[in-house]
Amino acid sequence: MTAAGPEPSDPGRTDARLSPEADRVRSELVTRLLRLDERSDSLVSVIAEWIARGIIEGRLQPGHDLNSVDLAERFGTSRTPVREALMLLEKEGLVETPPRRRPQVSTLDLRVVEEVYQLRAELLALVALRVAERARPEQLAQLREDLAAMEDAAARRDLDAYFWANVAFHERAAHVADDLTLKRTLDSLGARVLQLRHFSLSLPGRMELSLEDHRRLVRAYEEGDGPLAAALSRSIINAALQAIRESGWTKGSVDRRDDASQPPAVTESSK
Amino acid sequence: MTAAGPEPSDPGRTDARLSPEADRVRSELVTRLLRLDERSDSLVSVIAEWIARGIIEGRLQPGHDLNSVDLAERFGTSRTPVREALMLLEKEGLVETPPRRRPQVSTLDLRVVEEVYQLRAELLALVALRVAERARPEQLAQLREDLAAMEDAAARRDLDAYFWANVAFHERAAHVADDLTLKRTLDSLGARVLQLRHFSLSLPGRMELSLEDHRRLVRAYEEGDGPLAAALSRSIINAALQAIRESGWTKGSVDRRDDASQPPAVTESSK
DNA sequence: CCCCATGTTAGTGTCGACACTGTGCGTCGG
DNA sequence: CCGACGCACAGTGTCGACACTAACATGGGG
Repeated sequence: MTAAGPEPSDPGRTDARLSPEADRVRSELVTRLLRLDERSDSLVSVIAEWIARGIIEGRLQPGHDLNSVDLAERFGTSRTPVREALMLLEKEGLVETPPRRRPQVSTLDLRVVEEVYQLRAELLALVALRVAERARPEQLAQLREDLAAMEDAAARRDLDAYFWANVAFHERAAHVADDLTLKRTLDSLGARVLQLRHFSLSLPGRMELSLEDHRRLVRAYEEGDGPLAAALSRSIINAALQAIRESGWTKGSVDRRDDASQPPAVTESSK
Repeated sequence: MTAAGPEPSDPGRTDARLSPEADRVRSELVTRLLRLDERSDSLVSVIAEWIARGIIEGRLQPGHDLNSVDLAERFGTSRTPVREALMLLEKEGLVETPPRRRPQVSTLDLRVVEEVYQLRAELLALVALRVAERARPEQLAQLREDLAAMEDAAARRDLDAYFWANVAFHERAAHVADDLTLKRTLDSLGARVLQLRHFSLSLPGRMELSLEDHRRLVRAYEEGDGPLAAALSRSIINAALQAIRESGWTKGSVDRRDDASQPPAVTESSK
């Protein structure tokens, strides 16, 4: 409540048992997903990324209060960069800011979830089509690598690792499709439901099915079978959506790990 | 240069010969396209909308300097709301803000234009599909009304009026499709190239062709022929894109009317 | 004459302050 | 005992100020 002062240097920022390397990779993924790299000012980026990860990883639940003064204190900055970060996240749909009220973590209702998933299905189909038709050999190799990471994580039954590997895989595919607009649109949609994507993978059997689908997808890429790849992509998304539907998902039932661990103070860092 | 004070009340804000009613309607369209209504604070909205319209209507050319202190002076506010407005527009792709440099009006290069148009073609096809399949009679009537406005404008050879009527038509269709996510995605993409959409309609013969296509599209809607409506939508966009390509469009060749007329001072208004 | 260093200036990013508004609580009247 | 009213607090939106940086102009050296 008082002035933050020098924060405890590295308070198990996310999962205690997470290699710094993996943590860094995930940060970068989030950063790219939110296009934070374009904006140079590190303050805003750091703050936005921290909040975004909090939301995605379930540390910050839908409806959670995000008042700028608290956050500013936490980060040891003024409210200005915090407000910018919140605006940014609002545009991405992660945060809602009612008129003169406190910003809060967006509440996903099933309806928009369905919309987002369906739209993502279409867009991913477009991506798949292009990847299958235009991917160069070394790009296919990269995709195989990403798939390998997924295999690896699945073998270890490491949900988090699998989840992020999956995100990276799609990120790669979108990149290979070589259409920045499409990629950004997809990233933006995807970011909104990242939390749910994580959740859906946690449902029993989903990880295995997902892995299988992605294996097949890569094969379709390698065979240059665009229509198949597109159909598979649609199916992957639809399966995830169906799983969510059947799980009786509501905004409350997402996995919660509610240590609201301390964010990194940016006072001296990031120079 | 000095404090703004009470600005000359209504300095031919856009086109001198434009009914206040039409002006208001266009403002509202822009506002909705940019989802400014969600954000209540009128300062930011007013500023963002003014800049956006400036860009769309060609008053502010790509590359045009948008430094916050000038704008703040113009609007008689501090820089804070201006900066917010600029951030907002940056997210919409209308403005670019290099790290520590001045923000400027985004430069469209042909590549992203192609990407945006192609993506829009796909999304509009989705919209068309749903409209054709699900539109209720009174919604069809509304679409017919919007089409009538286009007919009317075309008959008067009023490019601006036709352009905005067209925007309104698509807005309506997206609304009827009843998919908020899709609509927003489409709006966001559309906003980026509004300037170009205007330009492409100004090319010889384009307005007539566009009108014809839209007439046919509405008929497809009425006949409930989804696939046809989708195909027509794609065609409409592709034709526009093709026209732009053939016009040898480059960032310079957009129609310019470079009176940088005074924005409305918001000092006392908007209470 | 051109190129590089230096000083100047304009503009950004950030801060702390202030007024206004929404929220929750206590109080008062029924 | 319950509900309306009003008050105090919390938090937002906005402002003006400040340090720092990029761009530009100026002058000196090659």
